[in-house]
Amino acid sequence: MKPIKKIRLSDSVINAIKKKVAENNFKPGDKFYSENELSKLLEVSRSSIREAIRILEATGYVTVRQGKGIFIADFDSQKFEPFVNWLKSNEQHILDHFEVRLIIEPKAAALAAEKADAEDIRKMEEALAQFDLFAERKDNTEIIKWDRKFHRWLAGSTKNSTLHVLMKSVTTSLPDGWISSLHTPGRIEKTTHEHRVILEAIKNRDKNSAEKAMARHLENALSDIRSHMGTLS
Amino acid sequence: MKPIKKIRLSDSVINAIKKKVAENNFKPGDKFYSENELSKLLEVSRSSIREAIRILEATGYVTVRQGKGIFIADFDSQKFEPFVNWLKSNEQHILDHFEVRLIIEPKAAALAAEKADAEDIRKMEEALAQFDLFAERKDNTEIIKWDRKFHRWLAGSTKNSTLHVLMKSVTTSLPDGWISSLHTPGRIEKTTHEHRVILEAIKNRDKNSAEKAMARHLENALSDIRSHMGTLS
DNA sequence: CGAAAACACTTGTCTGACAAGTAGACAAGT
DNA sequence: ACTTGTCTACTTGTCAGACAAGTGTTTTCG
Repeated sequence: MKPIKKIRLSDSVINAIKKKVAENNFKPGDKFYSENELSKLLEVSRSSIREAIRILEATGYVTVRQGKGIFIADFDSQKFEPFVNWLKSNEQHILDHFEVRLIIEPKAAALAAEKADAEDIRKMEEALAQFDLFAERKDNTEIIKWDRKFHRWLAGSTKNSTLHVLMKSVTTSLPDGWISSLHTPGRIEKTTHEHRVILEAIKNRDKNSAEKAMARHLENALSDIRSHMGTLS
Repeated sequence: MKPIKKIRLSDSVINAIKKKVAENNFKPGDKFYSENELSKLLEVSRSSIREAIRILEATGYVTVRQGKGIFIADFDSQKFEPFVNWLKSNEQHILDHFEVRLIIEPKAAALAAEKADAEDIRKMEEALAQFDLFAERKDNTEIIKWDRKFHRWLAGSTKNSTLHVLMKSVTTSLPDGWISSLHTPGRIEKTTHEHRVILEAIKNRDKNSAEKAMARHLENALSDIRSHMGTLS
């Protein structure tokens, strides 16, 4: 009959804001226009702007902090911040950390086997090559760096951004126990081989093998860490 | 030491309004206080009242019609209008989110079955009871809150602090008021039952059943969301 | 009696003002 | 050189008051 419906100004403002975000290429985490700027830009009062912002905030589109401004919401990395802080200040819970990785990473490897593209595989190959290079030179700092990159790129190739951010969080803090485990005889060589097996399974799109290879890799690392910790206590 | 968080007045107003609704036994469809009445009752300016109302409207708690007033939402309108838009614009994030939870939570449930003590089980029982209570009252915000608590306490009862903190981050990674699954028709009733199955498995120390029950729970939620999304494309 | 006008009440929008939190510049003091 | 405090400018948070625009009831008048 009559498709006319009265539109509230704040609703129009919402659409205008989303349009601005798309046009000007605002990304998650970016600072957005201030309320006064928006008021001038869209030629509506600050009240209506604020009501629109409240709605966008309630639906998780933006976050607002007094004195600072309006920010495009960052779905993942912002929310995992407390988790990262906790990891850093609780490195003694290394066994707990590993238990969590044992839950997540094998499944991540399976997903990677499903979805990794040529570029992902190229990056993982590079990480492995660098790892081997510095393994020969016994440069532990670089070794750890490229080990981390391998695990992160694997997570990235799942094409699941939440999982990627999560894995980045888990791998940011590599406790002493992890580092010292590299000193156990043969661990580096074993890691080289285990990584290779994982990547080959991914390249073959073999989900099951990838999952199992990753599980084995972590279990082996864990048991080396355990025995290494045992020698200290 | 830490919980110094600045509370916005409109957020307090939201709680006050919900309290009034419960105390004075407002039912769906009822006309609520007018903005001016609320302003006098709660002793805050009309601006703050309006911002609170916008949020309650966006989360489907009330509907507002110019010239007539504010009405407690009836649940048909509560489910569809605002929610589907949000679903559409965040589809990928939601799918990613559930994929991650499907990796973590079944294993967490299995661990919980192994290690939960009497106190853990008491807490989870309480969460289920509160969930049911607010399910009857159709208070989505409270329902979501207790759903979250159930999942968190389950994670806590694994006695793995890393896993616990991780689950806290994951369950907050969706904005307040939008745990998507619960807005799909019939999901709340199904959730009540599925939670019960999970908890019973944990009480029986049945790892396998707990793991499978949790996986089923998440899969059902996800598939309800999927079919709900399908209805609008 | 019946229709139009007046009125009361609602939400919608605008304006201007001040409080409160934040960040950067800059100068004073050690 | 470095900390410390102040000042300033900009941000969001809150308030008060006004008028516009829908809606429903009551009154008035033809």
